[in-house]
Amino acid sequence: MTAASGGERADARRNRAKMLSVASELFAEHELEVPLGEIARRAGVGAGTVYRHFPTKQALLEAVFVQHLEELVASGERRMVGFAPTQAFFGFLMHVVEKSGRRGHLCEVVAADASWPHPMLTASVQRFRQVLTALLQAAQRVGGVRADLSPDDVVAVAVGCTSMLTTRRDRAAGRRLVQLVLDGLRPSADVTERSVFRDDLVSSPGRVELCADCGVKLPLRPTGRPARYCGPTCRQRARRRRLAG
Amino acid sequence: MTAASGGERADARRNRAKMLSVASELFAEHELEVPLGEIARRAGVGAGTVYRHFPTKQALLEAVFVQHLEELVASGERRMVGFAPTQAFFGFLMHVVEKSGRRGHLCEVVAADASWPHPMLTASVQRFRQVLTALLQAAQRVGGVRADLSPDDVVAVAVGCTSMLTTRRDRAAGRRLVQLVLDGLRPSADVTERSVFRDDLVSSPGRVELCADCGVKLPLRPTGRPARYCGPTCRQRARRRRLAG
Amino acid sequence: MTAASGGERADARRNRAKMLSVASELFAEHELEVPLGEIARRAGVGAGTVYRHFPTKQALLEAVFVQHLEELVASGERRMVGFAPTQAFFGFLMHVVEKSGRRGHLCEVVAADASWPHPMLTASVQRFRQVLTALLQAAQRVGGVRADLSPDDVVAVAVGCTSMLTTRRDRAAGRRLVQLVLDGLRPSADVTERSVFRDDLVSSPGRVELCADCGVKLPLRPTGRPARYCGPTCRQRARRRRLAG
Amino acid sequence: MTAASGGERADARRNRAKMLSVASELFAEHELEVPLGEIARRAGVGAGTVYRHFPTKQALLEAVFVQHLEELVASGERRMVGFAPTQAFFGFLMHVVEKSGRRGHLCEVVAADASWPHPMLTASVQRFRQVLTALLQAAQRVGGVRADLSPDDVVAVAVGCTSMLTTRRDRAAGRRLVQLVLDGLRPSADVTERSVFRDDLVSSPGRVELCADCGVKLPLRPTGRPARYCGPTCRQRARRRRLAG
DNA sequence: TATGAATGAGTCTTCATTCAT
DNA sequence: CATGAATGAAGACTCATTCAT
Repeated sequence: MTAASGGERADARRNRAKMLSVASELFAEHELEVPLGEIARRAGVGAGTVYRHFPTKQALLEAVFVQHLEELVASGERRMVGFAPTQAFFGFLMHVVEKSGRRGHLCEVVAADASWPHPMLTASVQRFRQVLTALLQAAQRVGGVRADLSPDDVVAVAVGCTSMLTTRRDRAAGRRLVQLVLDGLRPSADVTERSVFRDDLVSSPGRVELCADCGVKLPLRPTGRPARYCGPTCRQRARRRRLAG
Repeated sequence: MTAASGGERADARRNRAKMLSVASELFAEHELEVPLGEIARRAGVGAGTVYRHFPTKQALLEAVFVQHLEELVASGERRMVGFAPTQAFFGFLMHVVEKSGRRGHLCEVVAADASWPHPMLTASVQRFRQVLTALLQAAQRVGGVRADLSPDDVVAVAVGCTSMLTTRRDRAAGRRLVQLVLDGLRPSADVTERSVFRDDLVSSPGRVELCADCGVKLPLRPTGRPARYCGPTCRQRARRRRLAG
Repeated sequence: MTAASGGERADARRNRAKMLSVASELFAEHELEVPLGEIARRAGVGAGTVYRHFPTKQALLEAVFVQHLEELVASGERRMVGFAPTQAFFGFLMHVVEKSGRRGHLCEVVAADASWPHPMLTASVQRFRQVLTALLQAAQRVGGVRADLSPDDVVAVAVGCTSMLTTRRDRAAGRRLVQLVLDGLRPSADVTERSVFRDDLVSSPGRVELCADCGVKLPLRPTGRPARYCGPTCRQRARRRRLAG
Repeated sequence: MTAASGGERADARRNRAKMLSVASELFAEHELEVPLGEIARRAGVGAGTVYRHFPTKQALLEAVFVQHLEELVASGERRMVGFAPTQAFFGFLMHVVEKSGRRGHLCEVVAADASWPHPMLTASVQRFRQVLTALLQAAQRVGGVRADLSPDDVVAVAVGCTSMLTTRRDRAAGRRLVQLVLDGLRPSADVTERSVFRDDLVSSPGRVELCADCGVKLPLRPTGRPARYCGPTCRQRARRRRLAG
């Protein structure tokens, strides 16, 4: 229909994208129990076309997973520069959990030191782990996350939260639960105060009663201007980062 | 229902138990992706025998699930009398998580208001929920668990922890994580510590045939039409040759 | 329970009879598509018991068929002595059709000169054919049935009528049809008069407008005592038979 | 519905036609007792191909039946214009009987008021009934067929004649019988003549194993648990020996 | 290159038949 | 001798994958 500029190439790319997104959705809902024919049908292409792009169902799965990881990596990298470490870490985690649907199970491969055949997958997994590790360590350095957590721990927690979210029928209630669990990753000193649910941490990260840098809980004073940081150290650190860009 | 008379019953009972335990293990590992023939083989019986006892794969699944729930219910009831409320609740939860393996996903039905066809399954689910609710409320009454948690919340957390546990390869580390998460359900927490890693993932090469055009080796796949060419190029070349002469 | 007179023998006989009757009914309805287990269950015995009495499903089938044939043979023999030839023949045929249900198909074996493995079956089939042939020839001798019909023809007609009867949902209508078809076996000279349906030939063989001996149609005179025979010959023949017993 | 575009369609159409004709023949001979694999094999295609064209065995059956009905309808319509009413009716009926083989039994659905799920089937059945009814009424109007016959009667007669024809081994004799029966539908009849016989029935012996106790030969049955003993006596003897030592 | 038809191994399920008790 | 559990071949059906067009 469209007068071709680069020839069929554009169509092929569009097809590939369509297949990926369709497969992504279906895998997220039905977790592998999806016939390839169904994917082809919904993508509006023939079965052969799927196989021209992805030589195996496994390959398609991997492509979906790689794409998913890349999106998460991008989101993580954005957070690394734009947010305070602790906020970045928790925001990232919540994002991962919310975006993964039932694909969370595939994430199990991420938990491995990962010698996986497919090179691209390995690369994506590694990049994901790097981002995750960086965010984790940064948050740990500023004391916003328990020091005894490894990246593998965090991955496992994320996968678990994913399935919590799909289990709890009430989506809002599910998010509250995830929030609660993620709060459990904060240093135990502040555990006493975690008792208020917050639904808005992700959507509007500015309005919180936690330290904007390290995420530690801030005492609520009835009077005066509400505190943004837990102390001078965090305030100074945040300022330096602001100035750096 | 209750088997009380003599005769060959003993054998049948033993068989049934064997099948159930085999199925339980396999479902716990592979989550429904288990051929019934495999279960039969491992239980040392014929396929027909499985069907004599469980008229459907679904029926077997339900039986496994019911048995699992009954065990959990029994454990929960024991805890109700022998332990302090908070300890009973957390002990029960940890027990549930540790025993459920990948069956945790089946537990999703538990999270529902649960109008399930099979009467026995429904009954078991209800009893499970009753026990869970009782333990939860008792613990909440003595202030050992956050007051804003519903039974559905707890079920979701349990399911999530189940998948955390199977994700984290290091069992000890997994348990520590679960502990951490469960502690998040307390109004104020006390936590334990530890950490390690592990991993494995394999890929199998397989015997090969040769491309009918270029002679390159072809992978033998267990399903689908056996390949004759190594790809479209060779196929096309062969076709041209066919058409030419 | 019962104090044994002849020991278990009585029970066994009763069981065998029960099985036969159950099997007979089920075969008549579902034409072979009956699991042996179902027969066992309905007869109130174990599967093994069926096999003790009938070493094969085929054997059971044969037994059922033999019993059915024996009943038909007995009925046929009764008719040979108690009725005029033509009446005997048509009455027998109608009886066969009505009693056979879907077992009619099994009757196909009867159409064969029948070198069948099972000796008892062969014997029964032969006896059945003998009775049928005798009735047919007697009726033909008195001119009540077309002379160009062979026993095989008659068997085929009977089988066909059987399936006519099961096809026509309305049982009465079905019987009328069968009657019509059977009337087609009478000498063609009288065809003109076959246009009235009679539902009562079988149940009350006395009230017919046909000759009570040879079955030829009788002219209906508006006055006088209704005729019973088509002429003196038949009347005399009938009388001799009455006197003979 | 109508295939008009080019491409591989031709092959597919050929395959579909082949399957239909193979299935039609086999159903006509064995009446549903045909494994789909057998149909596939004879049509020279894989099992999956059959399922691509007919999602269910039932669907295949219906397709066969629909095709059969359509052919009959076409034949009926041709007769409506080219023949005198009575001749058209009887010619059609004879045609139906001769073409239907054992499929006649499927025709039972035609006898029903016919609320059948499959729309196409229903449509075909209705068209068939319409043609049949039209032919019947036309013939009745000119006095060529008894006035007291309903379309349902005629269908039942046709089905019955079908099974007459398959029962009578001698095809010519069978046709003569059918002729005779159909003539019975006329107010007054004219008949044809003829007669012959034929037959065959086989039983297969099979390879044999030996009784584990007395060494007598055992018949090898294709299904069921393979026998180890020649009967209960030997089994019991063997058992006593086992228990003794 | 895209299409969708063909392939066939593998799954669930049934049922005739034998065996242990 | 009766019972019902066990057996396993065979049938319906699915779906990953390749091939002809």
